[in-house]
Amino acid sequence: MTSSPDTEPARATRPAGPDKRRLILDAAVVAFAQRGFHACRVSDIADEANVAYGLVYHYFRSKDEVLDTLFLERWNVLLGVITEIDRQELPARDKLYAIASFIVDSYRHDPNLMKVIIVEVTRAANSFGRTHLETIREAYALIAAIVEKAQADGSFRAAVTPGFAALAFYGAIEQVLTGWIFDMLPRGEEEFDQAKAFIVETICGGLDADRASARAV
Amino acid sequence: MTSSPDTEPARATRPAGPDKRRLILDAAVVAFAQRGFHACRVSDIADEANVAYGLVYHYFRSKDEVLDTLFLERWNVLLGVITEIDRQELPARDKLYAIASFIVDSYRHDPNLMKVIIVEVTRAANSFGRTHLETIREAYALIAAIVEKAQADGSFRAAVTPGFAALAFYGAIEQVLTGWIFDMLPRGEEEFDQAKAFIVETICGGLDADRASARAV
DNA sequence: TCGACCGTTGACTGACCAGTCAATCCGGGA
DNA sequence: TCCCGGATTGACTGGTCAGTCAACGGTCGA
Repeated sequence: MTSSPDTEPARATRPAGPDKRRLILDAAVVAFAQRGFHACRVSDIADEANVAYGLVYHYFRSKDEVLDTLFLERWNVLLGVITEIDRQELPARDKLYAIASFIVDSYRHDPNLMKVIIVEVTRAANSFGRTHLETIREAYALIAAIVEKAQADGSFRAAVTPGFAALAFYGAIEQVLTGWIFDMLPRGEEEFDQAKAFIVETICGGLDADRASARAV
Repeated sequence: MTSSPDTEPARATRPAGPDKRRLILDAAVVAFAQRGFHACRVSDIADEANVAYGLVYHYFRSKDEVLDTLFLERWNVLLGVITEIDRQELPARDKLYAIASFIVDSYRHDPNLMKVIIVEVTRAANSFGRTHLETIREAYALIAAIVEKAQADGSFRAAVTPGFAALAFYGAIEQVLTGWIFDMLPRGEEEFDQAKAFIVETICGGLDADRASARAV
């Protein structure tokens, strides 16, 4: 299905090991997104990757480890990006916009991967996300820190706890992605950009100390 | 566990059929909340209810139907409540507060049930919620209608689509409940009431046309 | 008192699937 | 050219459970 051609014409030196691993991970994204983690059999992943069943177990200890890998790979990128954004000298509102932007663009770039991460990990803290709760929480903490600093310097008002604001902000983003994932919301370039603005506008409209700026969108 | 007394002392005529059904449903809430729907075996439900395995299948066609029943029972109450709230003559902000209040109080009253509904249905649109997508969507639509009317009469500004606002509002509530469910947020009477206020404050602060009122909390 | 009916029981079965493993393949070094 | 080791294969196994079903029992009407 992932009709990406086996891009290995000039790669004769290395035994293509890492490529196969990647191939399996990418196939897993498709398979998990299509049928859901639980309903997806390991053989579905192997089939999708055009690879023998057993090879999945050559590269991963278990089906769980495949999902773990996918999640951690991407979530660590997210944590890095948020940290990087926070390091810059920007109004808090712009920082939040940058974060929303990154997440929305992640979905734009690879909807299947984001679907898997949100549906199977982030929103499944019961079964699977439990293992990753602390990692997920880190993202909230980083966002909360941004809000806290903004409250300290007066650019955000203090009506709401930073932790709570972070939750609401991230929650809004995730809810919108969920809307796209399950076709409850129209998708498209325009909608993606609009969503970024709406998310920040909704949340910061309630957070900004300078209420006038909230109107300026 | 759900120590609700079997409130049927004078019911000698009927062979106590409905009671067993209820008993099983209540036990399922506990079992699903404890182990998650997938990991929970039908025998866990039966054990929790102190009832034979087969009896579950006397009252329900399948394990799925048990979850279906739990979800629909509760969600229909929610839809009724929202409709009722909307019928009243109230500022939109108060309507939203009433909705947030009802949902938070639902969690306060029966955390396990809300955990199951959110974790296993609402946020699991992939596996299970798919069947109920339309039902879930109805709630968003009702909320969106409230926002739309408020925008029309000028009490909410029109910077954000009603559908989007509904999504953000509901998303914020769910994220907070999720925080409680997975011990990422402190729980308690005080926190529950604070959360209601914070949710409405965060969202309406960004929606209210009258910005001054947003400060008055 | 008797029998019919329905609620109740729990052992059993059939299907499914994650994970194992012995066999095969293949590239590169000697 | 031959051999070694890691990559690759896919048939097989063991365990798990959802759902079935034949039997049991207690209540009520006749």
